[in-house]
Amino acid sequence: MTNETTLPDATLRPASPHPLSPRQMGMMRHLSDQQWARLAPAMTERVTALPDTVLSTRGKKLEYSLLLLDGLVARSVPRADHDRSTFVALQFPGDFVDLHAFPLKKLDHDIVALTPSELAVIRHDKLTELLNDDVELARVLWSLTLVDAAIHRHWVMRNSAMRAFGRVANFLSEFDARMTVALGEERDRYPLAITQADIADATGVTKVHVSRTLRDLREDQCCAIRNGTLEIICRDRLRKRGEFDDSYLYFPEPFKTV
Amino acid sequence: MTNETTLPDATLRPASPHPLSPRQMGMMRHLSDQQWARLAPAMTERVTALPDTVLSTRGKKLEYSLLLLDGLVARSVPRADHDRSTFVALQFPGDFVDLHAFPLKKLDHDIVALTPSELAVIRHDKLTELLNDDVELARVLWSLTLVDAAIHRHWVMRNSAMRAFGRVANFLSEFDARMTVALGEERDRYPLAITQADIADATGVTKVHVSRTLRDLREDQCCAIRNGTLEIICRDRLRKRGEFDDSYLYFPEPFKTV
DNA sequence: CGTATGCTTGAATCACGTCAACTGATGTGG
DNA sequence: CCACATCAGTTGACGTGATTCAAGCATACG
Repeated sequence: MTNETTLPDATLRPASPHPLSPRQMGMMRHLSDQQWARLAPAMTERVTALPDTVLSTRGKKLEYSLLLLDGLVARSVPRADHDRSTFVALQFPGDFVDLHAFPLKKLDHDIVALTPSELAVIRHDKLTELLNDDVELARVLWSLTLVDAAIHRHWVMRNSAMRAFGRVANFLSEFDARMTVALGEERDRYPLAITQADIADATGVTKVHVSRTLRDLREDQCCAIRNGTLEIICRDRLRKRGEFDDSYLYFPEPFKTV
Repeated sequence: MTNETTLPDATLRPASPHPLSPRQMGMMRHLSDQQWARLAPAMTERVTALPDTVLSTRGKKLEYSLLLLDGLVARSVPRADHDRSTFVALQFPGDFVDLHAFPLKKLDHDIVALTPSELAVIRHDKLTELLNDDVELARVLWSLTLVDAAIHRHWVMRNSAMRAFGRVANFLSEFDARMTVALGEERDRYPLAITQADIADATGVTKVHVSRTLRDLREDQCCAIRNGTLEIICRDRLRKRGEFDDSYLYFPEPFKTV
């Protein structure tokens, strides 16, 4: 199911020839220009991952964290005696994927690339230096991990209290909203490189039923997934069906709703 | 359902005559003695709450955070057009209940006391002072919020991927484990002041089905809830049924397993 | 080519929700 | 003190949403 290739040091490569520039990316907009100017130069390495690559493994000590530049990445909990693992979070471009490992040292889940992905590396010792000198930056990074926590809470609510149809509608609404922030603009069509099995792992619905639910959403003129493209047919209807309210995402300007 | 009484300032009372002493409480054991010595004196006020009291409300700006000293408190997401709200987290004595509100300013959920509870108040301006002077303490508090996040992820897994029987078994295993840390010792009987409806809200199973599931657990010699007491009949069996592994709780010494 | 993967669909089954009736404990007011 | 209401929990009967099993189809790939 996964490539079983836990990120060897060899896959970390220098960032040249393309340095980090576009801070106008997704949740990084929570940082001020100055803060970004301090953080970006510290990320001098890159990682490229193919689908199903395990970027970090549950329980293993981590000495760096990763900022997702491009692609989609899941936090995945493998379950004994079950063929599929459960996704407990999804990360979009502009998200720190395992910043949680900075204070905690170890993570309780795997990090897996779902699509071809590009990430920037920041070493924890470097980060310690930076944050010791800059209380404000530390506060912002803390906030970013707490937004993750807020999203976790939303997933708990969604996957415990809603039924399949609303769950998938809500999930796709979140996908739409977070992609909007990641791309910097609202679109009606997104390349959706994840499979129905991925949606199943994220929503706790079997993949067979995900297929049926997507058909229902299509017939209901909410959205349609065709040839690897998610088309938002009627955003309002989709959000209503999924009882979706984006305030838990704590969007940065100019997407702010809270 | 709830008292609808959002904590008025009037309910904050001075901590006298009993100052905070027992740092040997639950997750506060993550702090060093010195760190506790710095933090404790800053909490000069107390709150007492009856069951169903709303301690803080979703979306409202918060100027203080609360440390739970005694009782049980839930993070609750109200749902439009539904009679019950969903619990996305539970807090035990020794937990900071809304430390998330310190960096985020607003929360995305309500905080509700489930049992008669006692809490210590820490003002955010005071906390800012403290943390600006003490990078290490800031790091520890950050960690504590990330343990919350890890628990959220576990709840996502549990409530999306497990069925009613395992879900409730897992929930009660977590209850047992966290109570052990909160009390400082392992017990086979706990006063369980929460109702089956609360368990239902936390696990996403209807309360009728919770009742049946608890009967099954009793007949299976795992645990029994009688007259407000949770009796652990066979901890191993209970944990096995719930596929429970406590590593996600990041227990402090001397309970550490990670 | 053959094989693997993603998706779709149908039919059978089952876990769980819903509705409803009943119990026992607790509390309140006349 | 009794009548009555309320709330937590239990149990049975029934309905249904979702899983499971299975077959089939399209596309991609070595």
